[in-house]
Amino acid sequence: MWRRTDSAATFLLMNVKTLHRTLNAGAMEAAPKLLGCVIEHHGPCGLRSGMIVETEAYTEDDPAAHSYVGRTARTDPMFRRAGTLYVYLSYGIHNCMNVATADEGRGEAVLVRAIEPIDGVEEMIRARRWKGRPLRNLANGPGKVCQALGISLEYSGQDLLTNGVVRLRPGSTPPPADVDVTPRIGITKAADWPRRFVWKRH
DNA sequence: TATTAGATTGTCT
DNA sequence: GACAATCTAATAT
Repeated sequence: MWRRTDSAATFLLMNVKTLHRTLNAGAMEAAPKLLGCVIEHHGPCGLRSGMIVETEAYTEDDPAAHSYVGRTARTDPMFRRAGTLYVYLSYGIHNCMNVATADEGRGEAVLVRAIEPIDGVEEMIRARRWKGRPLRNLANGPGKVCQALGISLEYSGQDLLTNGVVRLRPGSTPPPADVDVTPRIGITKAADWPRRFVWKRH
């Protein structure tokens, strides 16, 4: 039972614990549940945040996962405790962000493919050098998400569940009926595995 | 609206 | 040296 005397910090801690448990269940469990959660970047230019609306699961046995070939300097954060941020460079141009979703030593993660901007939209538009146009295209792709939020390689390995520069906050996950599960995008290995989770919205 | 080519660099073989 | 968990702009319909 919630009592007024319980501090906000305690409430927050419980949330973080729950979130960690959710993430720790593995990529396939965590990917749909990350929908509705919020990514925050507390940077020098203020707060930028967005709600996750699309994810992709990468498990240990997945040939398309970076962790498949083993733990390397680059993929190391993917093997750390659930809630660790893993950022990699894609096609030599784009940064993509993932959340580790298993115990230390297991290489599972969920790729954040799209967010719906909440805070710092102006800053996101500047970061993306966005020229107006439909705002829905501001962060609807993994490379765009990182560019909009200002998340780069140097953040890889940070813990998203503590009060760092980049944080993951629990949110209200959509009911399964509102989630589309489809094959993944932009990969060649095991491309047909249904591991992409999209929050259907109107 | 749909399809296609080109950009560009870290990582692993 | 090959390849990649992508994006944009340009061209075609």
